[in-house]
Amino acid sequence: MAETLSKSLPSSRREFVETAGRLCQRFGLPRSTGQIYGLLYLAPSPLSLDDIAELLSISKASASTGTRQLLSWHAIKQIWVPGDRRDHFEAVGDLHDLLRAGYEKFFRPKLERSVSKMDHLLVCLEADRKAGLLTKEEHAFCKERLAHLRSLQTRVQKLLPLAEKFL
Amino acid sequence: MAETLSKSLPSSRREFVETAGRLCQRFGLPRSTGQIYGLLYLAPSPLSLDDIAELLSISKASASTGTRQLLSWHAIKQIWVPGDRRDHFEAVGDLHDLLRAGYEKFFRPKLERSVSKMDHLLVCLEADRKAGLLTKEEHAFCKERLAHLRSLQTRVQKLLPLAEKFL
DNA sequence: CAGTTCGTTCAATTCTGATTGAACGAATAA
DNA sequence: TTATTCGTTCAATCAGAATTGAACGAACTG
Repeated sequence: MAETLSKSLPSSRREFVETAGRLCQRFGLPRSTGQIYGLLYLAPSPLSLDDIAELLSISKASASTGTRQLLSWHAIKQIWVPGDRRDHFEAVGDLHDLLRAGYEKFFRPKLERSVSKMDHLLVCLEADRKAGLLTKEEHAFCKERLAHLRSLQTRVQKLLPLAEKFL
Repeated sequence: MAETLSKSLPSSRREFVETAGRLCQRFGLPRSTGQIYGLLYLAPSPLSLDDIAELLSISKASASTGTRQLLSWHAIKQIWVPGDRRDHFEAVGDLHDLLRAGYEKFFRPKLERSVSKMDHLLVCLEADRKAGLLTKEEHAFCKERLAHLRSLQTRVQKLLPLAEKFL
């Protein structure tokens, strides 16, 4: 017994979906993923995969990969709807949590890796120097610039937890 | 009288170029642009377009568009080298300035536009409501979520100038 | 003046990564 | 059991953006 509802969005929600999609796209994430989150963020009740695919006019395959992506970020969660075999999804509304988690999972590891990369580069620089591949000035110049960068990194590392508290 | 120098980089600088390229790429900017900045950031003396193209093994066309991009962001500047007709480029070392400028030029306008977008959406929501396109609950739910988002936006707007000062 | 050199532009190509349709396995229903 | 529904996976396609080669105009050179 399939419900054959209107399956279209009011303009407010439609525009919101579009905005969310573009935002994601700008950050290098798949547009459809952002659209899905946008759709769910303003959905008063959980939606099934088919709902999502139909409302966004995307394939069920896209909807599936998108939702799994969002689940892995804990940006949405699965909801069991009694009497319906299908999975339903709803957005996690607390964006603050979401940001914190995103920082922990994405930025922090990346920052840390970039710090060790810098350390490696400094070692590398000394090796090049010993191998006679750099002039005295070149060595001094690079060392100074790398140090500058390094100090910026540590400042950022200190800033982000503070920022998180502030928000 | 063309100088036929070795035209290759020590491993420290080569790795730095690679890292800078990947960083840019991650933020949706052309990789080559990041590579150019990385190359110049560790260059003790200004480089010509041809130097850049050769050292990075990219076409002169790419080097040209990349440098113009970076110039527009004030991330590099043109240097006049006496006795050489060609343009030479050097990186602006002060990343702090660069970040501030990037915020002013990129993030701030985008944030502001997103704020007015939200206001528009709230208007839109009321219109949908009056047109009878939304149930009472749907309207209330959306309004609450949009308000939540809106408040997050203003908090971010307040945070960023502070963060800038902190760095 | 003709002949180079330099930097930019633009159409064509290439790459990367998002999206899809089709096929599949698991779970449910009949 | 067989048939159907649901969600995932995967190879193929598609779109958009980066990159290039070629052509051009402007500035220099001799």
